[in-house]
Amino acid sequence: MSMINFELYKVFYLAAKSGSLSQAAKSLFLTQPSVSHAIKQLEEHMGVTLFTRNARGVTLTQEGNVLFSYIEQAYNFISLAEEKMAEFKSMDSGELRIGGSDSLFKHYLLPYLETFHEHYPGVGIHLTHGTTPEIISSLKEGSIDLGVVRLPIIDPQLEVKEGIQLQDCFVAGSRFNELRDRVLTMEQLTQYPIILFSRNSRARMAVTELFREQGCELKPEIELGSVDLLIEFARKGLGISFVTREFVAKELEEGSLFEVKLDVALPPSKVGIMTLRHIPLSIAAKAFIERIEQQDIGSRT
Amino acid sequence: MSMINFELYKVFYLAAKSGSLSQAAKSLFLTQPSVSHAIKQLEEHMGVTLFTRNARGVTLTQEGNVLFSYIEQAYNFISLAEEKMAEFKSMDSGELRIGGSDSLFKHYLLPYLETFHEHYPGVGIHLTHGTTPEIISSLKEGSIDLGVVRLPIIDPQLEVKEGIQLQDCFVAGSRFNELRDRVLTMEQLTQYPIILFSRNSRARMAVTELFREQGCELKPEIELGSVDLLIEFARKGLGISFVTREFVAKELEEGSLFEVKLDVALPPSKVGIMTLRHIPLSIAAKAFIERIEQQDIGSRT
DNA sequence: AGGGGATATAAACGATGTCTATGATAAATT
DNA sequence: AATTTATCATAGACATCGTTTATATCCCCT
Repeated sequence: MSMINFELYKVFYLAAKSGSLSQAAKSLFLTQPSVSHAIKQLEEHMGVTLFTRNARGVTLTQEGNVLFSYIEQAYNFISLAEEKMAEFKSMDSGELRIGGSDSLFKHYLLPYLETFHEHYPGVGIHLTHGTTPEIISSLKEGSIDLGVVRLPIIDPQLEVKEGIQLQDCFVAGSRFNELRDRVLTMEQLTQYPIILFSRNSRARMAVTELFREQGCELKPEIELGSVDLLIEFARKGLGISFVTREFVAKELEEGSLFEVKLDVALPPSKVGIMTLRHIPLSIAAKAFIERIEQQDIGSRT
Repeated sequence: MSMINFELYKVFYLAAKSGSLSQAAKSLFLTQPSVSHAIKQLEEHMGVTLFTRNARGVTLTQEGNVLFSYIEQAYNFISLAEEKMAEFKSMDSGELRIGGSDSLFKHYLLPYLETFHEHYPGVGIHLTHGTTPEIISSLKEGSIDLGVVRLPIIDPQLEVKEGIQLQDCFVAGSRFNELRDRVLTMEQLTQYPIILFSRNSRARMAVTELFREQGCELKPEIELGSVDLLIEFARKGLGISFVTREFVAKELEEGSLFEVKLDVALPPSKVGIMTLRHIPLSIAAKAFIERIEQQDIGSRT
């Protein structure tokens, strides 16, 4: 009933392949009697003579030949499997599936992805963009390995690692130059045309809530679906955009945008890398997260 | 360098298939810790986590899934191999390849072949006819499992089992009724038209030699290539045929042929079943020979 | 004939895999 | 929320099974 010890097939395969029990023994780092014994076990279990023994080695019998034709296939698959696994281990192969927002991909993850891909060109990178809840469900159903979102996240099933800290702020272009050196109250800010990210963004919800706590209503004149557009519209003078300061570092430096300061500090938020708690990560995902952590720690000093 | 113990793949396959280490343990007649340990070995050897462990069993990881896709194939081939071998053992499958002369096939082997085929319809029967030397080389090159010929055979590489004894004789039809109750000398016989089997037949060579020893030349008027024709020609009165008595038993009994008696006894000869010495027989061949031996022993009393 | 190379056999040994017992954790049940 | 009942993990003792060493046997080749 129970199947034969698979290990015997390995011995059989090598013996048949080399036509010699002694030879097979060498390949297997065993002694010849051990191989002889293994073959005998196979033969006894099957009730079939597999080899013709003669003075210069062994030859497959009719039945042995048939067995070999099957075992050869099996052996090849196992060899392939082991190669593939070795590839995974050395990351010459594999997949890295990340969920996040487009802006985080572009402004936060991109450099990591570039160097990762450079080091491990064999690993395929799959990016899925979506809202935080969408990303969380992707994680839970196993279609992505990790999610990159803005904190805080409170979900007991998730393991969250903190990344760099980001600071949101309001920015404007030259049309609002009058505001360059002023410090506004919330109340005053709401007098200006505001450009916000689309309604379901967490950052937007947070800032709206913050204003409401102070009795202000932050009502956008324009709603956009991409951070790039928020920047572009602000530069063109269409309003004051609410963006992440780190994502507009270039524009702030070159002066095409300036920060509209408020008399209250907007709370900073951190980037979080989410994975499923107690679910092992793929080799590639593990390596990727490690790289991010080391970099971020370095940049945090 | 060295490959992983194949046995671990069996454990892995069943664990993945059932999604439970405990379940796999039951299938393998092992305990759960044993399976747990086996999987751990695989994982450590490969440097890859294969399963996600949770409270209701195990699930394959990304990498585990890839491994499984290979191992599944291998497992299936091994299963097929074991089935096939079981078929060989039970002779639901296999081949029986016999070399011999057409006359022995028809008059000697046919009943055995019939009952064998009846018992083991799954075993394919291949008959190859040829001269004794041809059959011997077929045997030595492995294209047949056994040869059925007239003895004696002297070849140290061959294992020869004796079958039933056959007696050659001269037979004639009604046209030679004058000879029915006479006993001829060799000299006298040669006065009649003789019909012999073709030149390269061993039986013919033997009888020609026998006559020559007595100073007679046995010169055929007709040469034929088939025993059936020898019988037919004799019945039609075209001459006196040299045939095996057992092969014309029916004709002798019904009187359409009668034996032409000589004053010297023609030496009997035995049927021999040849196999290669020290070369294992296929299951089917072994079984077939056994059947013949038992039958022949019975009929020898 | 005899040497060399192959496999077979036997018995002692030892590594490896297996088991028992126990612990930890999470889901299902109450 | 507490309890029960699955699951898998771990540790250490044990025993099996495979391995080795030593020797025999056989066949081929010179």
